[in-house]
Amino acid sequence: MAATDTRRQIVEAADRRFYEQGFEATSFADIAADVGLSRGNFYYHFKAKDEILDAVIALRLDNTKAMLEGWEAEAATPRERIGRFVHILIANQTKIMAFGCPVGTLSNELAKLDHVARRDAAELFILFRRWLARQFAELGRTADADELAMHVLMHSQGVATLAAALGEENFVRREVEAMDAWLDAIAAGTEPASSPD
Amino acid sequence: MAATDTRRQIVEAADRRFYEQGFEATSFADIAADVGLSRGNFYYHFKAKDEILDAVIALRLDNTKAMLEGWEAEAATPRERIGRFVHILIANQTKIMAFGCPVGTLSNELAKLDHVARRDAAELFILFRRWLARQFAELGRTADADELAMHVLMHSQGVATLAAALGEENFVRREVEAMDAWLDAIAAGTEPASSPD
DNA sequence: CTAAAAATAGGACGAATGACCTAGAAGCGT
DNA sequence: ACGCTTCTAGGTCATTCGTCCTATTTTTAG
Repeated sequence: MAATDTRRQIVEAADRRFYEQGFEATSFADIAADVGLSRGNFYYHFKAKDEILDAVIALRLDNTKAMLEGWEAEAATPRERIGRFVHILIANQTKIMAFGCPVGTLSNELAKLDHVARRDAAELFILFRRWLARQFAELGRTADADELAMHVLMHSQGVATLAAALGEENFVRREVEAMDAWLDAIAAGTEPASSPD
Repeated sequence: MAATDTRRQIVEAADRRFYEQGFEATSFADIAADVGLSRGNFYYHFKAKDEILDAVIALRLDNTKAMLEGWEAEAATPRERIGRFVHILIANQTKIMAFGCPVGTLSNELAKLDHVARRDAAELFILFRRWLARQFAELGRTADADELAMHVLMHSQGVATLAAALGEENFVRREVEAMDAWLDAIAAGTEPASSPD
């Protein structure tokens, strides 16, 4: 098989495993078994486990960028685009209730491991943050666009964590609805201050 | 040394390690070194690693109950009590920015490990949830007390996750202030619906 | 077709880990 | 002082993991 293909399969399998099992709990044997490779062959493609982590983060960054660009192409208004982000919680509800948010949980794990890739993983948050801030700026909230972006991120992370811990579908749906209503108020300009609560 | 003392020291050391390193990344040797015990002696007090986890969760439940009861003794109004909860984010800001929320991160880790103690760890959330709901009920919000409690929990989890990922003190302070303002509106009865956003 | 390059398989290694065992030390009641 | 229980220390074992090495197969280029 072409090396690039194998490498891509490895990274995709690692991506899934890191999300569902965590980075440290995933071994080379796990990923090799998923791809159908021998464990020894692994070191032809990746010299160390940290390299796979870097590749997974890079893949997630690419996928996220593509997703955000897709939303900008599909959705006409900033309000609608931010809505797309919020509704990930509904679209991925099953996996989120099982494993939490891929971004937040990886960030948490790397923090505890004091891993060098901690900063790289945070870039995923920064990507969403900047994109969301741009949408809020387009809504006219240039002054507090970043604060609003952080608030939306915070909300999503909190919902994901509690959904994974307590597993209540109603809670997720209710909080997404509240977020939708809040976004409507922002878009209509009826939200007074920069404090969204 | 009395066995109960040693056991308590083990559980406290494990509690700290599980928070700062994670459950799986913490070994018997780590905890033994903290307490000053030989690794072999460990199995006199705990037969398996899962037993230590159970003991740590039990300890956290006890500590949490004591903390909540303390707030009820110290703070006169429900508004003030809920404020105490929200301000944990400020009081423990340094540790939260380094390791996240102990409750949320343990819950996330156990979810990925598919650990049997996952349900037990979620009891910590349920403890906070019921206590918060009781406070909101005392504020007159009996109809949506549980929803408001979940909202406060969600908010705290989201702030903790983002604080650990991005490490911005201003963000934590700002979100706590927003939460305080929202709580004031709830206490004053000027918050219209059950949707806090 | 052949030789070089790319890719794979499988084993070996040292280290770390959870788990277990046993001999001995320390504490304590009688 | 004695004997029993409690507690501790150190060693051992099997397993797993990340890492590395080498021989072999497959693919590709001339």
